[in-house]
Amino acid sequence: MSRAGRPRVHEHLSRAAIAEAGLSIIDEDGVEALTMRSLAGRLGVGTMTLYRYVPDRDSLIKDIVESLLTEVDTNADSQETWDQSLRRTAYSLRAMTLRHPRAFELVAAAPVSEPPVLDYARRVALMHVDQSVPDEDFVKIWSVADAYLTGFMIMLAHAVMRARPAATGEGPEDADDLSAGLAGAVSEEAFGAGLNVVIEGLQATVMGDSKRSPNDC
Amino acid sequence: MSRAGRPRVHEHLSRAAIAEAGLSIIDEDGVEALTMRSLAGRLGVGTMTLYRYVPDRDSLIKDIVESLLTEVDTNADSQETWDQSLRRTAYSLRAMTLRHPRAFELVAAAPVSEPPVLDYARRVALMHVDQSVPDEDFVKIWSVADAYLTGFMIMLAHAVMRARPAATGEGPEDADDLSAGLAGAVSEEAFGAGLNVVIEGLQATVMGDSKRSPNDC
DNA sequence: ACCTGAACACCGTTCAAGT
DNA sequence: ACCTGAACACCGTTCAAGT
Repeated sequence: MSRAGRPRVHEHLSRAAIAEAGLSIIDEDGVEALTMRSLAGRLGVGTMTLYRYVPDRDSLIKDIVESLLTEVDTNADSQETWDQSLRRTAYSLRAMTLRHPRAFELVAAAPVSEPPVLDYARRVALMHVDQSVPDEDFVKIWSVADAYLTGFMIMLAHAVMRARPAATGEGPEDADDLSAGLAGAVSEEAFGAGLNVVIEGLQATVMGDSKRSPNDC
Repeated sequence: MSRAGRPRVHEHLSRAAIAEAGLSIIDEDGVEALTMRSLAGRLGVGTMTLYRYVPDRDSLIKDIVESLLTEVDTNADSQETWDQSLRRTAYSLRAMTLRHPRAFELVAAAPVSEPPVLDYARRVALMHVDQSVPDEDFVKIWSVADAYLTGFMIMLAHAVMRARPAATGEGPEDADDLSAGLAGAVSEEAFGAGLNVVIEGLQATVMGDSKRSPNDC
């Protein structure tokens, strides 16, 4: 309204809007299809216009990873036990991966000790402050759980991409006993079972069986 | 000797030799430094000469992943219990990751149900045929263990690259309590502890405690 | 002042020209 | 026949020119 003349800024543009458009390109056609040119084309602006909002492609990727990780439920709930909170986050991470299978490789590749992923770890840590989990135990729990979850999501993402290829084809190739077995290894049941393995292992090894009632065993 | 004229073939060249040279470029300067041009330069041949041995860059990458996975000890030993064999493979995988931290991302990104990684899974499966592990239990064991190991190695690889940056700098940036804690989460002890968590969880959940002696508990 | 096209230094790969 | 340089269609990004 108040702004006069031709050089009107792109008011609909922002770092967040650019990251969102970038993510949708990845969701549709994969990470390799996200170029500064394709992104600018989708937003209807010149390529160089993007550089007024984002320093370079790497930091755009960082924005997208951050956006993906904020989709994961890490709300604290002191009513829950630590393993219940962990399960909730794990299932939410799985839902995010199912929503963005082609983008998950970016999350897996992001350095774990830098802002986007580190902030996520911090949020997870905050879930456990009111659950009588000592800080050093949390590190043990999370490092094992995070490793398992990251590895699982990589496999899940691949399986989903095989099942429903992108516009630009990536189709499946072979299938035998073991590969079929490993494909089933990313089902929801298998995920729940794997999560149980990790949590039971953590309870036995790290948490000293504090959850067991006296008459167990 | 017997070959006459100028157009002598590059007898030192082969798919394997090209993959080896490619891996050494990655080890030194990272995956992004491996280009068909840089690789040809290192081998002292024209760029296009590589295409007489390798169809394209993607299959070169596949060759490198295959080479990395054959470095991992998957020799069968029917004297061992299943968890001992699993530990041996796990530690060997860790050693490979320490040797090639900059290359591990390729292993993590390789599709689990296609030749290089699938063959590796097959070799691991063969380790357990004489260890009275039912086939369906093996799939449960390996899918959890593989997910954990892949996730752990990604973190380890990142930690090593932070500690000793490439020729082309990648240096560390910040460090506080949690990030320091997570850094310690990739130590050899932490790896052993994490592996114990997974194996104990598997014994309790999948293997039905068959390893426990009667007077336990 | 704000925006962006042309240009630069790279890629992987095709194809035709070298010997 | 065997090898490979020039060229093409892309990248991300710099910089100077548009309005």
